[in-house]
Amino acid sequence: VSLRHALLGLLAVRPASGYQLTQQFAGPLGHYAWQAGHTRIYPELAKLADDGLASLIAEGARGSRTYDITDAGREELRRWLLAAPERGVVRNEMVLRMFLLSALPAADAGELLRRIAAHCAAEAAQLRATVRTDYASEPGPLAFGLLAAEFGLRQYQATEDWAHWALEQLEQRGTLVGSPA
Amino acid sequence: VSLRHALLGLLAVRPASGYQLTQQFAGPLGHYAWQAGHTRIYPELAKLADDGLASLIAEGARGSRTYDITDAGREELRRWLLAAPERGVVRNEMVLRMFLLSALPAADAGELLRRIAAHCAAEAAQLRATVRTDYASEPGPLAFGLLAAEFGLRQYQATEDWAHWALEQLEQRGTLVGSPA
DNA sequence: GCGGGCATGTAACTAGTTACATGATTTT
DNA sequence: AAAATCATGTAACTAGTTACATGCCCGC
Repeated sequence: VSLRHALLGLLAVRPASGYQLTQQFAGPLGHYAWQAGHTRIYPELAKLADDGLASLIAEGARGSRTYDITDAGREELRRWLLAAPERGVVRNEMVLRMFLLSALPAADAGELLRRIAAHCAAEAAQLRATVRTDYASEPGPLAFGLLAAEFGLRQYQATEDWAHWALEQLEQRGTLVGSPA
Repeated sequence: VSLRHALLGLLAVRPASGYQLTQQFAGPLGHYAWQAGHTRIYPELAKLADDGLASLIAEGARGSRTYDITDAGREELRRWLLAAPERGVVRNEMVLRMFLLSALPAADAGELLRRIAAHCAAEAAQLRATVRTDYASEPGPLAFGLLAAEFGLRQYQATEDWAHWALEQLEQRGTLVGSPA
């Protein structure tokens, strides 16, 4: 139940309403780590409050309901974060596409690899710009967004490098797939 | 509907039974790209056959049922793979943990980063060994597993580097999170 | 006063997990 | 003959998506 812990983590940084949390998932968090829409977030917040891990601390304009994490919630979050790093859920459509490359004829595979490389390069360039701007504007403690941006940057760079490597292999061998391992 | 396409991709490489496909998901495929258990795979195979994208080509010992991809299935797979690289589903529990680092006190965050770095280093080392062995034993066309292993290797390396970078930041600043972006 | 973004929700559906169930072959 | 592994499935549940629905507040 990862959404639960994602919400606890966000509330641990600062209290927020369901709407604000939904916006966070639209950023790098949902981009690299975990996606969620508001229709899951609202019921889960209610459940969190019900279980005593979060509590409703204010109701504001337009019916907004602001929640904060409780001590029990902080404990649960810490327990989850520091638990043994067993493999959790992994689901990534882009990566799946890469794995299925070998099912395509060589020409198509090459085309797809070139697109992947270009896409990653573009994303990395954008993140680099973001990092430069944010870093310059905030010389103090490292913001959540920077930690995430730096991670995304390195991830995209590695993927782009891999795509180029795979293209080289493809050119040298004329085919990508042999007998599976 | 990514599981559908994952199955089509695997069948495109070679015909297989539900059991064999399940085993593939237990390997690097399920590790980095997309997880699936047999209880989802069997019904999805039936649906694929129902929709004319795969077909039952043999029934063997112990009631095993071998499927192959059809021409319509190959077309659908190609269409999906070469479609615009919009952002698909992303869900990764390990990455989520990293993003929530900032919700922990500095000492705990450091501990977690050190664990992440160690974990990634160990995984990368194991993959390096696999790549060396497989590569040596198969000098011909590049196997599916090698493509995947190389990807995992680079991904782990990038994550380990990031964790070390984050640790440095933590040591220099004494805290990880400031005001979120 | 009205258009757009804020803010929360419900209902119906699809996807995925966990637990349970069963039987066939191969290995020891 | 027993144990391990092969091989497929069903049922009940949990998680997540899509479509729908509603009302409030702020700026123009």
